[in-house]
Amino acid sequence: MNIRSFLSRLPLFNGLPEEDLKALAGIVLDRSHAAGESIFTEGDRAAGLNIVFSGRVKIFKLASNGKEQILHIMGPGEPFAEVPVFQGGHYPASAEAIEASRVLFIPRDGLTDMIRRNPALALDMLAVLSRRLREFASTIENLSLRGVPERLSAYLLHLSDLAGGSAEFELDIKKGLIANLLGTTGESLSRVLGKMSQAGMIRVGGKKITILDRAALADVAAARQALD
Amino acid sequence: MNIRSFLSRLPLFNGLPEEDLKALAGIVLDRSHAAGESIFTEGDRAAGLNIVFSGRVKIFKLASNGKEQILHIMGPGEPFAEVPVFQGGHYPASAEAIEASRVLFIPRDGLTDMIRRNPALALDMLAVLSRRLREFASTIENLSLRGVPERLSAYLLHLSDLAGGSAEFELDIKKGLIANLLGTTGESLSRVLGKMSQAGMIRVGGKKITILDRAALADVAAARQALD
DNA sequence: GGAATTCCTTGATCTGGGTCAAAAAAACGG
DNA sequence: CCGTTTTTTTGACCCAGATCAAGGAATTCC
Repeated sequence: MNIRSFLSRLPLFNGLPEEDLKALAGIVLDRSHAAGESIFTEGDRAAGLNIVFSGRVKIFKLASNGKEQILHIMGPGEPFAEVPVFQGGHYPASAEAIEASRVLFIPRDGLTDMIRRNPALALDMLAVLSRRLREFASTIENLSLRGVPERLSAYLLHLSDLAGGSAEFELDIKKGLIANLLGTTGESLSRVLGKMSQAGMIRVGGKKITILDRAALADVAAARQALD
Repeated sequence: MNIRSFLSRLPLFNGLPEEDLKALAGIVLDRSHAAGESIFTEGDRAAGLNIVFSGRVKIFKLASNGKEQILHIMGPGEPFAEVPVFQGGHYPASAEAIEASRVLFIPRDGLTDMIRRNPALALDMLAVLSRRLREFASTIENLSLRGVPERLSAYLLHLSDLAGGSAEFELDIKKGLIANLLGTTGESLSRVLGKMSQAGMIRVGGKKITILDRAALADVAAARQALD
């Protein structure tokens, strides 16, 4: 897949005229990152928009004591680091490749020019940021108002949805990362998974999860039912 | 102050041509809300953008057990509920007037038309959403990676900055609301304020706060120093 | 301006989930 | 494929901060 047709397939750039698409492909930088390699660090001066071409990237905040909170895990086709393009000029969080990845980089000026010329792109971009605000609002709600069992059941149900509603699916990332995404520790995650298995709601075999009692899991997610 | 000139003074609409400004003033609805009155509820269908004309409004998430997490407190001139204008069509959180308020409402279609016609407005709107994403990222960091004393000292330092760096200032809202904004309870807030006073970092007299040792407070905010 | 309501503080207690440590299980590299 | 490293699990313990309860202090509203 070449970059030009990859870009044209992105929802964000759908409806962009041929010439702009061509211009875009012309100014895009293509960068490769090994697993574990840092892409940028919170506070760095930012010069443009990033898009995952292949692989996976985590966006995270790091505390002084080393604990991390993952904000997003981005996969192929997903844009990230839009914020500094439109406001502030420096990254609000850090990014690291969690597997070997190729990341496209669109310099700021090229992108803003294009937005000025294409109102549809502006509205698409506004929709992207709005979706992200929705996700963040939900993350805040999770961290502040819900416990680890609630968050984990909701996450498992979400993964099942992504897998087309199948009761059986694979955890897409290591458990330690899931813990940091849900705002907890590996130890707690492990214990809660254990309790859910014991309660007969799920079966866990390595990365494979089977949902045995979806209704019970939904009850835990909605805090209608405790775990022990 | 009439609505037309109020709108023209907002950073968001700066640079909008006269005719658009006039059109805007023509389609705006002006709604009054008593203190404690709900403006909208999470999940409601949303039909446009809101802007605080006078008074103050809290945007919040409510848990099933009644606990609330405040996402923002908006004052005069601040737009809110942009998200459903651009994505999803329903409110991601609830809003309530915390004092008698007038709220302007701009119907969705009028606004998106105007954005289509004015690239500068599109970029301003993108900047507004980006700033909000930055704030949310910081809230997530606070909730997940920092303790209540850290969050509170940072908040007090922030209020002092807003007051022009003065060591003496008034809490802008009731302490219970501050607690819900910081993701804690009134009781904990009260105790932490007590410890800070005892440590000689601040003096508290009702709503009046005096910062006695800014450096120490900054150390607590940055988790370089514990409280007891 | 006094009664009623709401807000804040303080004390006692409880608990979810974090930390530390070590074993078990997987994944990886040569 | 075997040894090494990384990840996950399990156990024991601890602690920040929530909850419950009850006074005290402010506001609010006739």
